[in-house]
Amino acid sequence: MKTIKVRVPPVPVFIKGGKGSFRKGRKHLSRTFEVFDLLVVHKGTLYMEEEGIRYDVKEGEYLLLVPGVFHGGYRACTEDTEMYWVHFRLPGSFEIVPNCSFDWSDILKKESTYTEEAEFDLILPAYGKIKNRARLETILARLNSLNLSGSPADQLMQQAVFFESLLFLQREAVRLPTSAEQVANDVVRFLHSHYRETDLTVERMAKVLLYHADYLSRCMKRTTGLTPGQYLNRYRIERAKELLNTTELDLGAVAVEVGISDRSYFSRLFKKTEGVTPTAFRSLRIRGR
DNA sequence: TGACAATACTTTCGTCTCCT
DNA sequence: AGGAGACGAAAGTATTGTCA
Repeated sequence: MKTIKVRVPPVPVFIKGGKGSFRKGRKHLSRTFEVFDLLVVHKGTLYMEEEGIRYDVKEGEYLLLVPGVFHGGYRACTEDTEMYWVHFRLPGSFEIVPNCSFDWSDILKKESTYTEEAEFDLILPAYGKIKNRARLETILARLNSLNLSGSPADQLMQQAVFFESLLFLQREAVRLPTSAEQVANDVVRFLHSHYRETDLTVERMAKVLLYHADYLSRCMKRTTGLTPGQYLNRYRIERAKELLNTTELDLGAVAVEVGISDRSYFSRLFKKTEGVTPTAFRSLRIRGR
């Protein structure tokens, strides 16, 4: 199963949508579309095929068809079938990735500044069962009802309602992190951007993140299995390995570069983590060339 | 989510040995 | 000789367990 991943903004653009039906014995036409086609089955089953993969899209399920790929019904409906359909396009490029577990820390790609917008990944599994079906159908019914109005304001509103439907699908697909996971994500982000600082302490991190230091450690341990200190050490050693591999910096400089001021301690920590000393690690690289 | 005490772990420092 | 690593002791800091 695949997932469509697209960087936003710019946001996807609604083209046309509505509610359609196939009588028993009819099937979806076969074609190659140049836009995305979202099908949400309200009643019955749609027997669809895309790139040789068959999907029996049942009541309360959806299928997202990708542009440039041949799709169509592989079999006639066995009962009267109703569905919502939405055609849209993406202003930028998109990626197709295998289905795996995403959480909200995967979504935010760049924090906003005072002059630049934040960037996000919109993650949409191509096929799935809708958990809160009533909510999605309410959104799609509204999208459909706006077709009846000819006013430009309502047509513009359709863009917002359409985007809400995509966000809904994303929200269903992406697991909500527990509060501990959210805190642990903050800690990881903080450690990644401050690991070079030799005076980095959990206390200082706690002051910045506005949580009690005990709580930060607990959340990290529960989520990653490592305390902030253990995580930091592993991250520092990983960065040190990169430096040993790609630069000619002496060990003291590498240690300082990853936030460890004591060369001796750095060597011991490296040996403990990697099983070899930094010098041996570097010589392995040289011999490997 | 915070506070606290006990415990565990990390870091620093000084010194020594080994290797090139 | 100088760089790199090992080791022990002490100090500092983080974690854990428990309670609220």
